[in-house]
Amino acid sequence: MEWLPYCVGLGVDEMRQLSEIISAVLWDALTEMGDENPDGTLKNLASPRHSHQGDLALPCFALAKIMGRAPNDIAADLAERVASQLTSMDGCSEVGSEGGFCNFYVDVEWLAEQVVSQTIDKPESVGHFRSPSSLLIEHTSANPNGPFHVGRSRNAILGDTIVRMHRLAGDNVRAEYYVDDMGKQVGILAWALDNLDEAKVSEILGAEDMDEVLTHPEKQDHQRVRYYQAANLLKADDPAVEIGVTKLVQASEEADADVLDKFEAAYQPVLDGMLETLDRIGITFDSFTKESRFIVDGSVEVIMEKLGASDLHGTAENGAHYLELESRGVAGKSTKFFFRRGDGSSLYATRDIAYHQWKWQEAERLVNILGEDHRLQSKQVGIALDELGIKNPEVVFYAFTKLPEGKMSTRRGNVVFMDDLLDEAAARATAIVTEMRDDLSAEQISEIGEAVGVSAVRYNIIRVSPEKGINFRWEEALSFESDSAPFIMYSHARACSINRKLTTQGHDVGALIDGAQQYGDWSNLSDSAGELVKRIATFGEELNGAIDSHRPNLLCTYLLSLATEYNRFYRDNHVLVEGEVNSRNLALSEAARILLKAGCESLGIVAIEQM
RNA sequence: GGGCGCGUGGCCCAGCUGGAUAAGGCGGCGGCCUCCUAAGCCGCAGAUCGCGGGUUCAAAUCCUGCCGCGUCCGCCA
Repeated sequence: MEWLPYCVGLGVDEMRQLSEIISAVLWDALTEMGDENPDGTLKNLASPRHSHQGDLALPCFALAKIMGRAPNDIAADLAERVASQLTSMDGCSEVGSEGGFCNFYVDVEWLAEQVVSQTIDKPESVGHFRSPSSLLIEHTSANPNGPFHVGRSRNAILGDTIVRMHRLAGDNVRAEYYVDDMGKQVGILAWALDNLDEAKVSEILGAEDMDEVLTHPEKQDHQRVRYYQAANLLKADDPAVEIGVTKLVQASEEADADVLDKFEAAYQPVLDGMLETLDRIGITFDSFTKESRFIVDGSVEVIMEKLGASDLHGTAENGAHYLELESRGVAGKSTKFFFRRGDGSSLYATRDIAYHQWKWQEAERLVNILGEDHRLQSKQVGIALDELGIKNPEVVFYAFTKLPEGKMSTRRGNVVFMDDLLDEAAARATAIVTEMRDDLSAEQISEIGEAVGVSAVRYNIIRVSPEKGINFRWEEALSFESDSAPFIMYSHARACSINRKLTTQGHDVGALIDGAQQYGDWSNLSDSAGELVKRIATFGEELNGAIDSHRPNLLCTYLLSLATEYNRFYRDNHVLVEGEVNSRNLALSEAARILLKAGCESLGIVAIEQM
């Protein structure tokens, strides 16, 4: 059997390859049997739920009406027609039929050989299952007005994981942070730093029982958020605050250089503190783009003029401009999308349009990570982009993380700061390692504790699908048990431990695996070894699915199952038996190790070598 | 009031481009360390897939009505 063209040089997804082989043979048989749309039928070729039903199965029910025969009959006939051809080729060991399905069983020996050679000989191409493209993924982009809290972190962790998954697939990705450097939030912060002092801040916060002891007094984001909170409280009673802030914000919207500088001086230390937190969980950015840029370069003004020529354009009594979106499927109290105020200035969303126009010069694909509160806004911007003949970005929405007391809010102080969560996670993990490993130095233990804590926090946020809300509970956020990052890390560490042990004993792991491959006997694999091989073989398919649907939680589920299969394999397939090396088991262990590591890295889990 | 999203065992959650007996985890009960890390492995109990209609050979999955939760409906960001 020849390799299919898409495999060449791109790394292989073994199960998908097998599926294509089987499809090709089935196509001919189905046509012979009178199926006029074999492609449609073959779309339903999929892996069954239970292993005794084979590794791939084709439902034949839809054919019953066309052929005037019972599904069972058709499945049996089809199986008979393709059995000898398929089983004489590589990949398929058995064909059967049951209950209206045609079932195909993978040749595990063949698959084991494929999996080992593809993974171990070309580890650099793991995950590279298609030709790469360039993407600009914008995520986080939080207002720099205070420390990162757990609610905001979902955006960052989702976005960064999507970035990482694309990188594993070989894409050229740029992670971008859009800095809101001219809005009301930053305006309030700047005003507060100018007009309040420590004593006043303490007084205001104290009156509302919000004057808490700082958990991270050394960080500017933790220090300055108090000024932000105090100014927000003061604003309710003292109109001077609103007036002062509005004056600043208006100046910033006119690109007043002094005010923009003042704003930057106010938020940059806060942003630095936030980035320090993100860096701790492995999140970094390739570029930062400031919102004010699009005012300064005049592109917002041009956009507003162009939108004025749209069929949807309208003008309010005071001269404000909008697009009427009712005809474009927008419903609600107001279907108007305002893009220019009565005083001629732009709005946040208008600048966002200019930002998108600019982003399209930077990459072939754009992905935005947005909270579900931005759904309407995003739709409005999308329609405006349509009007301007600019492509829409791909958008990933996520639901909020709530505390038992309700929605998180920096302004109201109802938050769990990421810094505190990470400290607690690392402390708990360190305590566990200390108890279990008396052979490690304090430094090693704290490194492991940090890796475990940080990974667990990331995983517990990424494991649930983006559109579902999360109710934050400390015990769940800090879970280290089965459905968790440490579980996966532990499997990886076990594989590393085997490799390390052999190397320490003077074995040449690479040579041993070469030997196993040359010998090429993969017969009589144990059940658990066979299951591990099958799981490994779907890595590419699973990664692909997670990327295409923008759902990192799918990769979590897969990686968890890979770790589970590895643990079962580990249980009854030893590499070292009484001083002798079983090089076949070693090869499988190494293949799993490589994929566990790649998978961990693409989820932002730190793949440590021992724990 | 309207738009959008979500609703799966006591708890968390996967599956939702329709396919065979709804996958895991926590908690509960019972087993497994003379053997490469027990953060592991094995077994048992536990589910009217929010409720009612509809489409289909086939519905957790698609359509529709209702209920509950979230979110938005600013010339804010």
